Amino acid sequence: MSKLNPAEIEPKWQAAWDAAQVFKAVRDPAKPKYYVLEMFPYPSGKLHIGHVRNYTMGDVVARYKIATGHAVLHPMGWDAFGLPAENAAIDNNLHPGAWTRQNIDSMKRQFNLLGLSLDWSREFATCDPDYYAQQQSLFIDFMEKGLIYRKDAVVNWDPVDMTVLANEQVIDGKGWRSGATVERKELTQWFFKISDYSEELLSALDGLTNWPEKVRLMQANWIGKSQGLRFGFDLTTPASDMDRIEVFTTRPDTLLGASFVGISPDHPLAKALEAENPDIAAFCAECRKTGTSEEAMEKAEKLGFDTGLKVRHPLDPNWELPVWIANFILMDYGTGAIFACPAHDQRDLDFCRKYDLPVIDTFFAMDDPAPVANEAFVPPKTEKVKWVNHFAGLEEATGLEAIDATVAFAEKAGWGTGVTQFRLRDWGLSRQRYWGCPIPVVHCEKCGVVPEKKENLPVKLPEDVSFDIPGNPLDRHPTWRDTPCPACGAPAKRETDTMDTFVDSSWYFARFTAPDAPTPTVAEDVAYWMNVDQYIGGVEHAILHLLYSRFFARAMHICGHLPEGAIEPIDALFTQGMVTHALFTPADGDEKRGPFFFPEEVDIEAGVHRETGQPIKIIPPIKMSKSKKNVVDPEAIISAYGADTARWFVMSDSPPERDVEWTASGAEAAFKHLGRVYRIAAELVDNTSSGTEEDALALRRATARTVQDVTDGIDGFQFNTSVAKLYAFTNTVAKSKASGDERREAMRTMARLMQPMTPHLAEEVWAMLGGEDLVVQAPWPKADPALLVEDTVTLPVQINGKRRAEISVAKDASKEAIEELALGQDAVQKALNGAVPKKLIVVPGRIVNVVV
RNA sequence: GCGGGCGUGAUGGAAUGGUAGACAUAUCGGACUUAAAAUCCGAAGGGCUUAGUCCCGUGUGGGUUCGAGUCCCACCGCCCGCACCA
Repeated sequence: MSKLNPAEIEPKWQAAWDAAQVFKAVRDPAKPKYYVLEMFPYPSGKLHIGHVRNYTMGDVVARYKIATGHAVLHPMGWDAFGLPAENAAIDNNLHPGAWTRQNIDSMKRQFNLLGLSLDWSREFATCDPDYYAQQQSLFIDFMEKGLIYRKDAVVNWDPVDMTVLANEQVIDGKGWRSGATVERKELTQWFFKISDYSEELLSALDGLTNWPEKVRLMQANWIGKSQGLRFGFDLTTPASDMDRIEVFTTRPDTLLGASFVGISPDHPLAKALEAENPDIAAFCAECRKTGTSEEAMEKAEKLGFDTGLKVRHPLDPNWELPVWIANFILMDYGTGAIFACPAHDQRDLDFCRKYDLPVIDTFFAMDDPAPVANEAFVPPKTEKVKWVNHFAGLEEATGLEAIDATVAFAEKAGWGTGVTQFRLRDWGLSRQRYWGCPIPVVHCEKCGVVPEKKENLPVKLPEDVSFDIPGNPLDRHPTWRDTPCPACGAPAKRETDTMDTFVDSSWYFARFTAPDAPTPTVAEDVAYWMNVDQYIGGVEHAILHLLYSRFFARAMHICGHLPEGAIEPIDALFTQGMVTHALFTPADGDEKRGPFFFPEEVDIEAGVHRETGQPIKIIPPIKMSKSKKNVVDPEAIISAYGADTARWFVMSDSPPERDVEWTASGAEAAFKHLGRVYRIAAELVDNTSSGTEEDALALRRATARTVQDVTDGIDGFQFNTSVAKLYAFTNTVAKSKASGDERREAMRTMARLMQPMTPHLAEEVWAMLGGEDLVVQAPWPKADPALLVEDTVTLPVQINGKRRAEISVAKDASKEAIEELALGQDAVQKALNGAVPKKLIVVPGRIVNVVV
């Protein structure tokens, strides 16, 4: 008896698919199209199990859609620009491009081992000049339409390395290489005007019914629409040419509880005061030592500084409030200035207690107003509360009513305006780095900022750069910056900032529809292939990547690169969970800084490093990441068990949307199961046994049930349940006494059902049992509805919700018959113990509940 | 800190508001074997002076319902995102 030998069959069937060109995407007007896309990988160099999970999911969908008669587009590419390539360049003295290319080659080789249904003819990397040329062309189009502008913005600045740091490179406020305290620095940078689309991006979320609810919610909260009041506090004495401070508040109804006016350290007034007052300058400098991330700002200790300035309360000219600079006020949101109401906002209260600022007692409450101690009363928005004192004349109202009334009052009185405020900020795309798409503009002394001419694209990255000095090599390249001004021809300088890598990934899905075109897209191709019918990727991209892509599609539509119907480019989204793994460091290692060991370097049982014997610390599982070395090498699993085992394993057990911790034990089991399927098929090849009609019918029923359940599982993205049903079906076939013909038929159906998950084994079984052509080209099986209906059903009988018996009834039994049968059960009578049922609930086909 | 999610046997998990624990892993027992591996068959949530279609059981505490793992409220724990990681 031959044994399943993946090393032999997997390359054989991969070659057969290649020869038949089954995965080449071809526009076919006669077929419905289906575009399935997994988020393309960053070429880190090695495939990890998370990739295997992600791409197998997409492959299952793609193969299923091929089987159900669709023209399928299932492409693959590389998100190839980014920081790690530059880090590798610094660490290994290797050019980022060479490092990236090398990684792509090795990852592509690993991809090919998996037997994925990819159309490699459409492959590109975002660092290909052909790709970024089109991206530069889009940039110029966007500029022309006013979708891009420049303004000053802050970056993390490492004062020792004299370089800009990503948030990721700032650890506990220090630069990751230098260890120097990071400062904030202002630079002039490029921005996409995504905030112009806040309302549109928010309201269109309602139409994305095939997106996970949680992603839509997260995006809605990220966009953060809020209604509020904008108004000014007049300064009692003008300071630095300013005579009032504009504030925005979502709770204007708490204005009578105002305690102070706060401004951001980056507020123009604060900056003006800095120049005059060294103490303020010192305070603002201290605030700027906090990282730029919102998390760092929010978690930082709340600090304030009294400017000594006073403002008048808009409702009472005799009421003066102090003006403070506070580190928790963001210049990017609203006007960069607030008023604080300690009685009704916890953060304001904490701040007032800390700096001994006045706290006005509560003026609205659920019941009776209680004096404010150290807990603020946050008035609910939708519940009615009593108003002890309210200037808009309300006695009792919900928060929302109160806000509306207050805004109306302020507008009528003329001292404020109701405004809609969004949290969403414009997308800063400038990066002071080499390994990214060059921003195609030129700075000319005479003409200013001028876009490069399209015929001069791409603006190519120079190859001759070095990374021995920190900073952007483009800045110090001897010749690359020098270029004639595209407008006047005078000598000018190129922009040296490159684009955020999110730009690269914001339109690649559209490029896959015509990857070689001399324009960003081609009308017929986007018309046929767009939108992406199913997009699959990690939930960590739920906000930024997906929001930017939605913006980009709108911008591309405005510039004529996408049709109206593609402004929401992703029809259905599935966010898969991450694959996690324990982290290994030396006993004195740090879970953030490492150093880290690869799983294969350590002996978990003994708790030591294999080579050095040094004791290790095991840190609970987190997302797999190359930098933390908590990765598992899929290639080792493939060479031990084959790709089908790896694929089967990642599809089984865990629901796709949930995180899964990698454990080695499952692979062995998956391999055993596939061997069993193969063995069952092999034993049936020449089986001429006969069987009873009853056994045949039972097997046919089980087959139909399995077809239905596996199909439902794939349709509903519950691959783990499809796998479970296939396990159960294997047990059924193994035990079946039906004839050889019947069992062969069942196994051919098994092959078709397993094909999306374990395509190589499926082909082998299909061929062995006389299936025609390739199973990948075979139509998806259909369940005979007649075989799905059971003649009799088993109903549990409950008494007061507790199961006491079960009855077997015909599927179309009447309610009366069911009631009678249920009450007639000994167990039921015994449990009733003479009590008379008050009520009988019969749910046909489901349950009987006797209420006493 | 803010936003979002998750929580079920030893383990991964299953379960349109309707028999909780399907299917698998690990474990234990049996068959085959000189033996082992492989394979096949079977047991198994916890508890018990009553072994019963008995009691308890889906993070904790409440609630809605004839009926709650599922819906609602509060809490606890873990995970993700927070705009320059991709």
